[in-house]
This record gives sequence, C-alpha cells and structure tokens, in this order.
Amino acid sequence: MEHLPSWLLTQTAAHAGRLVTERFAEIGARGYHYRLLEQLLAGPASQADLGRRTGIHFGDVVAALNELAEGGYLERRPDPADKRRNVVTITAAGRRRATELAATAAAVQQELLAPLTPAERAELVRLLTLLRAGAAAE
Amino acid sequence: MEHLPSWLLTQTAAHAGRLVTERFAEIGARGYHYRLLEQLLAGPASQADLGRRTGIHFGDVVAALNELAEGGYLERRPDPADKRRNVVTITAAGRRRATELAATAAAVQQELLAPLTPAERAELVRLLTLLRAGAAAE
DNA sequence: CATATTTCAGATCTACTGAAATAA
DNA sequence: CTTATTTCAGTAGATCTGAAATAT
Repeated sequence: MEHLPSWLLTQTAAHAGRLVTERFAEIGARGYHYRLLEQLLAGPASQADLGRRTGIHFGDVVAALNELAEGGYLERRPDPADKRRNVVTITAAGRRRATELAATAAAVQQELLAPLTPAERAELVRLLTLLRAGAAAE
Repeated sequence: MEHLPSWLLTQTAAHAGRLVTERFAEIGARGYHYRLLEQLLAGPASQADLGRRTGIHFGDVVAALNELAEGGYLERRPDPADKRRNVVTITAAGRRRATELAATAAAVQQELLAPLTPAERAELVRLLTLLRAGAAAE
C-alpha cells in the first residue's frame, strides 16, 4: 500500500497542505489569498473570471475576496458595462502583499522539495502537470 | 502558480481523493477500510498498532473498525495478556472484501495514471516516496 | 425564457485535537 | 504516578452543492 500512487499523493499533499497553511497563517494569510492576488497582478477581473482561472469555487472566491478587501489589498466596483459583475482591482498594498505571499510560497517549496535534486524537482513538476492535464480532460 | 509543486500536489491529490471516494463508495466502502483490511491480512493487531502502521488517527481507526465489524469483516476481542487492548482479527468475509477493495484500488490507479507511461509511473512513485520520507523525518 | 454573476448557507471528506475511562 | 489503549465529541481546511437575488 505504501507504493500506491494515490496514497502517496494524498500523504505528500497533506504534508504540503500543512506547510502551506502553517507558513501562510504565520503572516495572517491563506493559500487562496496568494492564488487570487497572483491572478489580479495580471489585471482587473470579475469574480467569476477569478474563480475560473484559479479553480476556486465562486462561493469560496467571495469569502477570500472579503478577507482581502478587509486588509485593503483589493477594491470591488460594479462593472458599468455589465451590472451583474464586480470588477476586482488590486491595490498598491495588494501588490506588496502579493510579493510577501510569493516569498512565503517559495520558502514552502524549498522546505517541501528539500529531499530532491533540482533535476528531480523538475521531473516531479512535469509528471504532476501531466496528471493534472489528464484530470482536467474529463 | 501552475507550476508550484505544492499546488500541483494538492490539485492532483484532490483528484485522486475524489476518484478513491467515488469508486469505493460505489461498493459501500471507504479508503480507510482498504488500508485497515490490508494491514489485517498480515495478522491480528491491536487498534493502536493499526493506527501506527496505517497512519490513521486512533479515533478514526475506531470509527472505521466499527463500520467493518458491522459488515462482518473483522472481529474484536479483548486481549487476555493486556486488558487495555482489543485484538482485531480479519474474518473470511473480510479476506474476500480485501480482495474486492484491492481490485478497486488498482482500478483507481489505472484511471489516475492513464496519462503516464510505465516508466513515468515508476519515477513518480520514487519521487513521492522520497518526499514522503523527508516529511516523516521531521 | 434561458443564461450569467454574486452571495450565502450548508455539506462533504480527510486529517487532526482534546478529554474521559480503563488498565498496565 | 506515569504511560498506553480505547472511545467519543468536536475542530480545521479545502472542496463542492444548492439555492436565492439580480442582471443580461
């Protein structure tokens, strides 16, 4: 059972999730914040677009954006062209926060991948990307 | 962000978890059942031992064993040598169930690893095992 | 009328925490 | 008195479901 890929995946992912949650919690953030702010660096977007691009469900996007808005990291304005939409824009503080979160994320990768050589790290990313593409194809 | 190992890990693990949950649910089982029955094939064990060997928390071991006992897949008897312990023994029906769950687990691996060649699958297992060992070393 | 967006309320699963009762 | 085992009750976090209100 110790070599079942599905078991190894869930075990290592649980460890990775713990690292991410811990390190981000130390600076009052969550993984969703990083994913969303990173997306917003590319430009303003509606909440539905953010959900589609990050793979985060609409309901969870709302909650995470509420938290980020409280910190002053983004602004929500109704879209004049389509009044259903909110246009979400990152602020200057949000850009600084994104840099901080990116550094935290990079540190987590270092900690997580410590047992692997650079070549092995690249290969792991390649293989996981293939799996990810296969899952998305369904 | 799409090439962050921690993100790829949690995404592929979430997909793997969905597959496992779905396929096992179709035959009225859970992943914990498979892990525990597989361990019991090696011989009777106390619940604490089962928890340590499978990595499942004691409380969750209790719940899963309750479910397996209801199905007649195992028996719990107090240990005469140490009255704190329960000795958990797999039944004949439990052995048949273990075979069924192993087949389901194998089918899930096939589905999950479809995008990879046999060599890539072996390499993925090797890399994840290294990560797992690193995590356990802490 | 059908579709898209935002929002909320709740549910799932795995993993984990804490505490009580019993026995070594 | 400390430690180990079993058990239960409850929490946390990411993911997902369903439905309502609004606008296209």
